[in-house]
Amino acid sequence: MDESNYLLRARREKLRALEERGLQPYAYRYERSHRSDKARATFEAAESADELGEEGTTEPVRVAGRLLSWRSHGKTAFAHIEDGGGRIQLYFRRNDLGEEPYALLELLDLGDWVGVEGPLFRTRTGEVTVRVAGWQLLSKALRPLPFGKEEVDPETGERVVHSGFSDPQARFRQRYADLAVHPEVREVFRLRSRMVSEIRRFLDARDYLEVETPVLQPIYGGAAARPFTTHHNALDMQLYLRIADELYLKRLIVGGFERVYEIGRDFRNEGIDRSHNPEFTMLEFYEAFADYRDMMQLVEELLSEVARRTTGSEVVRFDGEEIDFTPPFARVGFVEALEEATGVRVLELDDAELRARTEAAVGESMKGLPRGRLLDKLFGAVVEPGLVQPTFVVDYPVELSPLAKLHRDNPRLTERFELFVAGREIANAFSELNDPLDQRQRFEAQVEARQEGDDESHPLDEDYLRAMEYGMPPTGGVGIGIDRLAMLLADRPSIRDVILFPTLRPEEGSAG
RNA sequence: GAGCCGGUAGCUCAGCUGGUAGAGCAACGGACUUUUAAUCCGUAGGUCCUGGGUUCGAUCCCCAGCCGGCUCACCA
Repeated sequence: MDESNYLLRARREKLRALEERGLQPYAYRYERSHRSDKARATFEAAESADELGEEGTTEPVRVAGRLLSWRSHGKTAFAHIEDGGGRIQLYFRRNDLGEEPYALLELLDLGDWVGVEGPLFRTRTGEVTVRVAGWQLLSKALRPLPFGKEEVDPETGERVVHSGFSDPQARFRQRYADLAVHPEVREVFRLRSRMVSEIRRFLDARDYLEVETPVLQPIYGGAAARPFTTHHNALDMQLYLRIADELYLKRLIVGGFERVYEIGRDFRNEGIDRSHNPEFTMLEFYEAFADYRDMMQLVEELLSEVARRTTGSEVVRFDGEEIDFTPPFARVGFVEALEEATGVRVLELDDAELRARTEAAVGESMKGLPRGRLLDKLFGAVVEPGLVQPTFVVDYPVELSPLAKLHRDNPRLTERFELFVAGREIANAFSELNDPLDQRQRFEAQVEARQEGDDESHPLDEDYLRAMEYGMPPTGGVGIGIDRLAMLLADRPSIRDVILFPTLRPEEGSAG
């Protein structure tokens, strides 16, 4: 297969030829003087200061990068390399390089890493270019990258890519190749990284303490989801990969840290689609003495600031819509929104009526689901898709929120909000339940729901209850899905577009 | 999970209700001392996803399976 491939063979032969001529095809280092963008800026500065040499050149620079294109014209050749600063053109001349170094260029391939040295000049067509006086191979590529050909539309100035690397599965599986040939993909992940840095900066500036809590947990909790299970050999016990950070972070509030946050990986053993990956990144933050209204304000500030500092604007384009993160965000009651959408007093419906209405709205059987889950499904079907601009949905029914405090004005509701943007849930938050007796009852109700067939209900966590019994101050807590936020800010339609190595079936059988 | 679409050269794709495959780019050989989708001449490159079936003959038609994408539903 690969070993007999003529493309790979040709490159291995070149590798041998290089070695025979005494060239080291895998260098140890290269002393670079400029990144490509800095080199260009240096030339332009010298040019505008009228400090170019007689031939319109600068002092020699040393740049290095991956070979992207090659246009040979006999005794000259043009090429582009790409480095962390972008692309820069190289101009090779036999008269400049000498017979042997010029002849050796024929052993280069697209994808090779090279370092070059030479003065900068501007070509006839106006492009700042290195006039190569010497070059060095830094790493030989033995496998061709799936480069497309590019041209710049002279009318619009847009970059048009011809053919290229577009098979989604191959791009995710070989993300290294995807990144290597798609600068715009690299930019998505730079944006994601900036976003996370801005979140840390925002919370750190408000005296939040970043902490790390267990990923391997003897009892999972903090969300309604099925966990991954694993086994610890020495302890001979079953462990779960966490589905949420929540219960451990609140233990830290009990311990006296007033403001804590964690940005970490959660794992849920559920389906994969364009908004779900089995492992995903969650931000959770908890603040003592705050309630959910305080947290709503904090979330508004956080998101507007993070949007502005990572994209340059509080108004973000997503899927053709303009999403405006300028505070304050819209607020609607869970029950009010549901009643407005259905025209019924949903809390007055008995179980059978509620089930029938939900089944009609969702279009599938809701057999065995408890009231809370029915309300949630109904809400998902009739309200969520309409929530395009950032909207806080507040005050959820108590059945849905086993970790949230009862609403101070209505005991059937809890002090909880979820933030929806572009029809998706981005954040989930409560006035955290800090009454250990109430918490025990809520857990017991969940256990009952589990016995009735709800396999996503919360298990009872005695240690967490013990922590509550030591006393937890009033606390506001928020969870924000980092991947989904990255999708919004980067305007990417699939969670796989913002996860470097999304979960895939292993590469076997007919795949690849 | 359901529906729709797809799997052909390294990459992107053509391939006519059936006669054992083509293009562009990439590769290889050659020409070319300011090009930029460079250009020009030539060469090579294939488990047509897998397994059955129909047929004289299947990339093409039928069945089953595997894999992927999109839409819908759901867990963040």
